[in-house]
Amino acid sequence: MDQIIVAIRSRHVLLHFGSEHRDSSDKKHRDKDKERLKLKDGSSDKQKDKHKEKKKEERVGRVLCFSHIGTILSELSPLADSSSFDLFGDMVQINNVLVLALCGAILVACVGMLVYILPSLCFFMPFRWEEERYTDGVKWKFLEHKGPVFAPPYDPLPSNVKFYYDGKHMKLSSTAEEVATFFAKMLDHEYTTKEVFRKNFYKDWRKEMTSEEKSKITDLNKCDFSEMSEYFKAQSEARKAMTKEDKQKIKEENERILQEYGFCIMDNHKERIANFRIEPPGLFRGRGDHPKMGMLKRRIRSEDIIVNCSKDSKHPKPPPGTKWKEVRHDNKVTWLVSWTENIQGSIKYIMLNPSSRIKGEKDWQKYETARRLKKCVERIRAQYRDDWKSKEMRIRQRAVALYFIDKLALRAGNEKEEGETADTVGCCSLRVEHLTLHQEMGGQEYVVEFDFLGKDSIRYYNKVPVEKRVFKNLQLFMEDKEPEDDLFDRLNTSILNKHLQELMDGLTAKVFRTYNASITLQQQLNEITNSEDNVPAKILSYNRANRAVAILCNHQRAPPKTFEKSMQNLQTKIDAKKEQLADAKRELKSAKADAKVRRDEKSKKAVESKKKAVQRIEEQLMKLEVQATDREENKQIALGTSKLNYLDPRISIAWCKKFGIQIEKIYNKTQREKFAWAIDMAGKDFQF
DNA sequence: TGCGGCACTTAGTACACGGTGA
DNA sequence: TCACCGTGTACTAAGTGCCGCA
Repeated sequence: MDQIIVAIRSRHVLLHFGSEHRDSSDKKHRDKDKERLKLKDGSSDKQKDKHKEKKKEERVGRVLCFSHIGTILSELSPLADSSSFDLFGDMVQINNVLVLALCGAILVACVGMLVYILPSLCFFMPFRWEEERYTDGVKWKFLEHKGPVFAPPYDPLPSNVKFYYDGKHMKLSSTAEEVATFFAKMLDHEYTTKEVFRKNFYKDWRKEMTSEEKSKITDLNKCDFSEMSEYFKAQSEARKAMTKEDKQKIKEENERILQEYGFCIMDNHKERIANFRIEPPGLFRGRGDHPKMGMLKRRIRSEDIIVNCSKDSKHPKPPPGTKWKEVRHDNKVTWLVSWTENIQGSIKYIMLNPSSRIKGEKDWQKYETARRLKKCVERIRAQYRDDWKSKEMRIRQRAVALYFIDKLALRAGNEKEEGETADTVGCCSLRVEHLTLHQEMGGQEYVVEFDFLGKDSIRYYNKVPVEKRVFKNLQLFMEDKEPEDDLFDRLNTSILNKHLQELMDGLTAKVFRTYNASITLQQQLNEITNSEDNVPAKILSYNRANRAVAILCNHQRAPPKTFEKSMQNLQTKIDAKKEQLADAKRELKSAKADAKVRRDEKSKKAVESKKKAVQRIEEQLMKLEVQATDREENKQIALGTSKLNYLDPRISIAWCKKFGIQIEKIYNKTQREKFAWAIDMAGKDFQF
């Protein structure tokens, strides 16, 4: 924890440094920017069109784009399974046109599809994220899917697994028993020791009891779920100990379900669905001090489900004897299935995978908006600095909040319903109690100390030196207020976003986070990558740049349970390697001495081979040490979130191309699928 | 302007799975 | 072959932001 606090504390240093560098980096790329700026503000579509044209030209020259054939094939054929995606994904890396064409042809024949149209499709069909977009909010013209997969029905406990109340065996009704098993499954978790969790669970459990059970069970503390808990643990062990064949059978069944329900057809493309399984019933696990933790998440039935598909598609069938709540044909939304959950009354959705056209396109758009912000961020900064002096309180508050959002990458901070969720805040919802002002601290003037719980109840702790005007404004905002009062009482996210919208089309508070994350990565990579380094050292640099962003965005994780042990293991390996190196060096020394005496070819060769051995061991040692540094620095920082949601993937891809690093070293298979649009698009010279 | 509903993105955690080394 | 461990994935909670209505 100390480490993360140090890291977070140092964040402002990083940011401050970042903003200085931002300016110099801008200079570096001014020529490129000038070119971009020639396009009038908000002209990203024109840019995209230009890019499209260029891409189309390239494509005709490229003869065939095999990744695309793979997609087309799998999409054209409902018989083609997901492995065909993999096959073609891998093929992209093999530059053997003939082999690929042959494979393509065989597959085409196998699936019995329209062979004669393929060549023209491959030559002229644009990539999926470059296809024409619909207007007026239309998201698709055709959508067909098989509906959701429901949670399996409750399987009652065997008669030898008993529940005890006040030390006596008690047979529960099936409904009450099911809810009891939810609690039993969580018995080892800290949740079940929490007062609120227990209270909510007990209250909801009673609703499921028969009147007889209700009259008997009056105290949760007298309930003994231990036999149930042991039973589930044993089941889990049994699953792990299953034979290979049994495991294989389960795998095959899961694969069959995936093939049947895991894909849909959207506008001639076969797309992977993200979460086609309905959430099973259980106990609600809110994060932080959630007032509703432990409440019963009820089982979702067909009658709760709204299905969305196109009129002219084959509609999904509900399980026999049941019916859907509604079948809708709304092509202005992207979801396939929705239902309302009973805890918060919010709507849950089944949507497409991040690799889908619809998600990829949105992702691309998000980064293009952030890049547009880059062009006008200095103007916006100048304006909010000016607004710190405004005569109007609401404008001053807006300007200070925007400064925090820009400088510290804080979230917007929508208002929340009190008592419905954990008490967490973002920028606009900060309260007086979340800030402490220090006129002077640690040799720095005007320091603001932030301490609050953000999204997911993750603590944000930071001490930031701010400009005098900001400091004075904060003093003014806090004057005559109670700790629990809003810091920005004349501001909310909708006011702020309305203002941002006036400054730049499509600008919201969220865009600043994307912009600052991506620009930080770009700057850090430019700065710390050494072209002379070997691959592991370059990857360490990349991870460090990624880490800088994760710290900026306050992406924390619980240290892995096995962290200390795994570090110890790694250290043991390092020690062993060091010993091995010392041995190898000794052997080299003696071989050299031997060669000096003998002066023959054989002993010279021996020296060479010992030299090589030393070199190899040194490299291995360096690799291990780099791994240890990386792991230690990553202990409480989650890199994944920023990588997936905030960093323009084109920056990373360009970096890989520029420094000869395989993209596989940076992005795993799923990430490469998600960022397929960027892999196609970014050349080695791309700059955010 | 405020509010609630809705759609969608962002987030951390648990656990299954598969690679690796003894 | 087996145990261990790290990585990838599934899951689902918790945010943001827009829209329509009063």
